Amino acid sequence: MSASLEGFSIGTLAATAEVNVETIRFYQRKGLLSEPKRPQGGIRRYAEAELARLFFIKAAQRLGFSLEEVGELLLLDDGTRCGEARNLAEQKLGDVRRKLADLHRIESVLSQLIARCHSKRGSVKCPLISTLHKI
Amino acid sequence: MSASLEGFSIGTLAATAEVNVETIRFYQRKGLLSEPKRPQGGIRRYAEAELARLFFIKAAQRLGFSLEEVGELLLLDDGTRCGEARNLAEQKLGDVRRKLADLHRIESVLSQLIARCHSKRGSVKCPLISTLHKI
DNA sequence: CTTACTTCCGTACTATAGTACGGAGTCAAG
DNA sequence: CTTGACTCCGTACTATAGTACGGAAGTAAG
Repeated sequence: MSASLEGFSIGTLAATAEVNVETIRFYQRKGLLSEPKRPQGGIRRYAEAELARLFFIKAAQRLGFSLEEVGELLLLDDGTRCGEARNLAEQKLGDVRRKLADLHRIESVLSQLIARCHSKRGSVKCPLISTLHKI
Repeated sequence: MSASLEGFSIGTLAATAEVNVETIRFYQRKGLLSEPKRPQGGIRRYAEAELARLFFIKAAQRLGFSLEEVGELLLLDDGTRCGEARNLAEQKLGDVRRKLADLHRIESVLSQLIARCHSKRGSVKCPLISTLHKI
C-alpha cells in the first residue's frame, strides 16, 4: 500500500473508499470504474477521479440503485442530461415507495402476530404459527 | 397433471400452489418439503399436508422470512413452542423496521433530488448528479 | 398400442454483489 | 539482494431463490 507522487495504489484506493480490493477489480470488470494503464510491467496508479467515482457508486447504492443502474447514472455523469437522470431517479422512487408499502404491511402483520403471542401465553396453539397456516 | 384418488401429482400441486414444479423440487432438496415415496417405479403422490406446507412457506416469505428462516419456523410447526416462534418473529420485525427506516430516508433524499431537478430546469449542472458526487 | 404429456433425476445455469485463491511478478525496506 | 508485502490476472466460489435442460421412464387418451 503506497501513495507515491503518482497517485494511489489499488490497496490505498480500496482502503480510502472502504471497499475491498477485489470489489474495485470487480467494478472494473463491470465497466463501472476505469483501469489505468500499467507503466511497462509496473503497477497501476489511481487518481482522485477514481476515488470520486467509487464514492459516487457507493452513494448511488445507498439510494437503492443497483450496479447496473449506477452504470446508467455514470453515463449521465457529465450532468448535462438531467432529464434522463431524473427519469431514472423517478423510477427508483416508485420502486422505493412500493417497497415501503410492502414493508409497512409486513410490519403491521408481524407486530400484531407478536402481540397475540404475548397475550395468548400458554394457549394450546401458537397464534403466529396458526396464522401462517391461514394467511 | 392428474389428481387421482391417491392425491396430487407434482404438477397439480405446483399449479394449485401457484409455484413452478422446479420450485417444489428445490424446496424438497432444501428439506422444506417432504418427498413422498415413489410406489415401485411410479410417480409420487402428494397429500393436502404438502399443499398446506407450500402455502405456509409462501405466507412466511410474504412476511419477509428467508427460506432458511422458514425452515426454522417449520420446525416449530407443531405450535407448542410459541416463545421460539415469537423470538424469530421479533428478530424479523426488527429487520423490517430497520429496512423501513432506511427506505424512508432514501425516499426522502430521492424525492428532494427529483424536486430540485424539476425546479432547476436548464441549469448547467444536474442537481441529482451533482449531489451524488457530494453525499 | 401409439402418441403426447408428465415425472424423475442430476446437473447446470440465471441474477446480484461481491469474495477467495493461487501463482507470477513488482516494490520497498533492511 | 533478500524478504515480505502488495499487485496482477484468471478462475472459481459464496449466498439467495429459484429456473432450465436433457434423457429416461411413467401415465393418460385416443
